[in-house]
Amino acid sequence: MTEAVRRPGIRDLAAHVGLSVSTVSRALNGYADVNADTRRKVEEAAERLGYRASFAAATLRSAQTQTVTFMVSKPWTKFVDPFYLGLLDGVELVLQAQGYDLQVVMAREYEAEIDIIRRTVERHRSDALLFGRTRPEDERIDYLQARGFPFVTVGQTLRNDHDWIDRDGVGLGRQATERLIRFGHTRIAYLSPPLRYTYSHHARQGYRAALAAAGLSFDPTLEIECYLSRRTGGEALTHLITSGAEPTALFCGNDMIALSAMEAARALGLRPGHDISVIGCDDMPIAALGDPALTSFTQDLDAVGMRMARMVLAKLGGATEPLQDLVEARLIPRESDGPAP
Amino acid sequence: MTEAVRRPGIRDLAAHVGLSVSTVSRALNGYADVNADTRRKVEEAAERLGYRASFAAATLRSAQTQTVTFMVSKPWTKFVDPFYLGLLDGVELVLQAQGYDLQVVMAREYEAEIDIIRRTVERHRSDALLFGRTRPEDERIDYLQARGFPFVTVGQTLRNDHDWIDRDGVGLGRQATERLIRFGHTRIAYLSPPLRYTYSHHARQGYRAALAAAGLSFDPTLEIECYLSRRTGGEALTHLITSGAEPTALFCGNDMIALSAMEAARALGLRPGHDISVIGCDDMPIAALGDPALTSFTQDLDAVGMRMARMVLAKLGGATEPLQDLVEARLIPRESDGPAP
DNA sequence: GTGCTTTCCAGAAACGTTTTCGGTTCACGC
DNA sequence: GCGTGAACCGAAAACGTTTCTGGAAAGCAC
Repeated sequence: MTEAVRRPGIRDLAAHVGLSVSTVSRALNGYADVNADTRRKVEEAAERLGYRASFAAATLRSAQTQTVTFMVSKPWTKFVDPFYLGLLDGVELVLQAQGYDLQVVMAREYEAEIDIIRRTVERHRSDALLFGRTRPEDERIDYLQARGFPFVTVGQTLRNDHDWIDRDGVGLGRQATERLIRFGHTRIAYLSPPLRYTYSHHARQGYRAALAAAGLSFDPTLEIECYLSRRTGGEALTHLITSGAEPTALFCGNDMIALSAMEAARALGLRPGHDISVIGCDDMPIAALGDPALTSFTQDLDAVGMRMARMVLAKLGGATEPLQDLVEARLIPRESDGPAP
Repeated sequence: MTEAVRRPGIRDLAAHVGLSVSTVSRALNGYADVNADTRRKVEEAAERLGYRASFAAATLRSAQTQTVTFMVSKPWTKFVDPFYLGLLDGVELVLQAQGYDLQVVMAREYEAEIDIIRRTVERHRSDALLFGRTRPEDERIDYLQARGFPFVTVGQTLRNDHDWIDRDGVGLGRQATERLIRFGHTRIAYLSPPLRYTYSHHARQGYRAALAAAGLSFDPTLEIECYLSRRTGGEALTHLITSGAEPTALFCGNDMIALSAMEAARALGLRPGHDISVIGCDDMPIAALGDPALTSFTQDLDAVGMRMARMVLAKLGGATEPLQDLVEARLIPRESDGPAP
């Protein structure tokens, strides 16, 4: 471990090329009023000396961090769904192309999230914020709006007067339910993710709409809210069966619930895809591996991430109109659903 | 979207409590030479006004970011192993307890990693760096050592003259191989992760040592290096079978390889656990779910993360001796291995 | 030669903290 | 009353950039 090396400052660089500090700064930051030759000379010298502007000094003066923060929520279970990972990939790709850095912070729980947001905003550690897991009424969003701090969410809220990108949850719920109805199912259950999240409302809305459109009566005992554990879908299914609700098909608000339900079904002697149909939602990679493979919906996370990044850049570029983007989801038929018994 | 709010500065706060700026700063930063009452008054006022020191200004002056960066490598496949996630959890827990922030950056590939490192240390965006996927000769480490920048790795190198934490890969390889030998296997293959990573060398070393200790001849055709894809272990097994190497047991350098090999085995008409024994390495959650469940090794990521964080804090606190920590791994017997046919 | 742009660059003032250095006050012992 | 030391606090100098303002030089038309 050698001694720490003193990093060259902009003054060293200026002295080295025989120009003033201000000219060097303007050359490096792409200002127009600097001769092309001069700029080249400065850039070469910077490269040679290994000069890089101090982050702290630059942001202190310019009030810009050139950094966007993505706050990821901790996944429900150890069976990590790569949701955020895919997203981050897309986000990073377009941000870095525009010279922005992506920073990720992890939040252990919801209270931590609001804290993290306060910290980043109030200490001005980045120029904009990205996050998901939106709720119908979301204090994170209230706070950010009150401060006028730029952000984009994956997912909507009730007010929806901010920038977001989201899948068409209603359409998705409708498609899934319609498919099950076409298969001849009449007792279709909706295993809902926690209702504190907006997306579970949307899926439910689509589910109910499809039932109504088909003239099927709505049975509230067939709707169950599942919580955050690996067994959650299985518990819900067990409850449905033992309480005599007799579902023949399950539309699950996410794949974790669906996988867990299939596991429980097998334990109860029901063969998923034959005795009971199951449809998932977000195409987790292990969903395709299951036995039977889970019918679910496409999710092009990379693309969503890229669009998200473009939205936030537009916002940072001064766009004022609300940016909102609803992305389509296509069903992927696999073997976990089929004709009613 | 309302107008951006002007954040109160330390001057506002000082004026508000009728003290000088310097006293306020010292009160907030826990210096000793400030009256307890004064400190309390300042802290209350800060709370009331919502004052938070500007990150840029503070780090510019103090040359300390109070931030540690964890650089995560992108996982091999979409079948995300929660390796980094578990780690991060532990790291964050102890860092925040000491008032440090954890920042995460993702690297798409190895070249990006060295770039990221350069950027963070040259722009001084954080006080220390954490990362994994070490190689026997690792230029990231060379660079950091040359700059005298604090860092801790998960995994070792050939020189090993830096701070690291790692599992006992040699012991792990030996245990796995010994177990297979006890089961009566004599043709035991080692499906190795890419040899550019140090840990695959260690596992191999343990594997070879166990063979030698048992007096089994070493057959180089039974060692295969696998690359980064989901099918990799399967391809290796297929190659072994078709080339007539006739292994009856596989020790796999990581679980992804093991799972893939089991999949391929089934496709070849071999029942894992009966016709062929398979042992994995890092206990990915889906390993326990497979059919049969994979025999693997424990991995207490939380604990490792916490220890890692403590190491880096010690380093930032001025520790000079090299900190190195080898953690034991315990075998978890499941159904994917058994007596030789 | 004069006036007027345009092009390029330099000087100096920020940015909001932390930290150094020194000064004031007070208590206390003599 | 005076010196001494401890306990607090204030003034001002950093920290390394960016950006504002202005000014010299060059080019051009008259």
